[in-house]
Amino acid sequence: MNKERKRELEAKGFEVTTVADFLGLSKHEEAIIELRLALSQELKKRRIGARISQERFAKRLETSQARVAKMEAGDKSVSLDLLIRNLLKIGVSRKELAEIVSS
Amino acid sequence: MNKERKRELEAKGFEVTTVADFLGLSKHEEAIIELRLALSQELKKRRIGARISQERFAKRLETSQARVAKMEAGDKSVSLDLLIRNLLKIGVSRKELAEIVSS
DNA sequence: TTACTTTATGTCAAATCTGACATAAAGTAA
DNA sequence: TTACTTTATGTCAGATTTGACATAAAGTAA
Repeated sequence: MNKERKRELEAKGFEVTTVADFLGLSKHEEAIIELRLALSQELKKRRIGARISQERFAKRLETSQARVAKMEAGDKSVSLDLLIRNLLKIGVSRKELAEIVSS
Repeated sequence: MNKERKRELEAKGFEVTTVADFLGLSKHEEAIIELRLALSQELKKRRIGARISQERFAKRLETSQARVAKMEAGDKSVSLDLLIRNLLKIGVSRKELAEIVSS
């Protein structure tokens, strides 16, 4: 959001803030959430790239369709661990993983 | 180990293999272990660099000295999550984190 | 519309993780 | 040696994560 728009909204009585600020997240908590998002999006990107359903992807990862959906959604019940493990499982290299992490 | 040494040992009846092979780890399981090791070593490096004890470091990370010791040792009870969260907590950037991941 | 496929969401038991504690082990200095 | 500091290890209760299931919701094609 640009500064002008921010001024406009504030003039109308809206308090303009970031999601992180709104939720009262610290910088590093924010970084974790962003990281999880980046990883989950990559996982989805890879599945879509392979043109397979969550069901088939789940088989490949030895888990359930529901869990795949949650991973791709960056659900709270999904750890960085799970995302990283599964990315490595489908053949993402550490170098590629690093790319995602720094994204 | 060089090929000559490997031949020597095999000639003596030793089966030469890697730790990962010995334990029957798949490539991606191996990658996870290496990744955990890289992250834990970085955490230790940072603490040592700051010249503080595990006790003080634990305070900073809001955990116990025992947990710090386990993190630095890459103990099985420590997840990638915990390592990553704590690295971010002490101020490691995503870019720096990526460096560690690709190491 | 129906029938079918795919994806999302809620729940839960079992597995895993984590902080905390005790205590052992190792290191340091006198 | 003793006294002290630091680090390592074992245990465990409480918290979190995960695979699995059911089912809802959304998308697709006829």
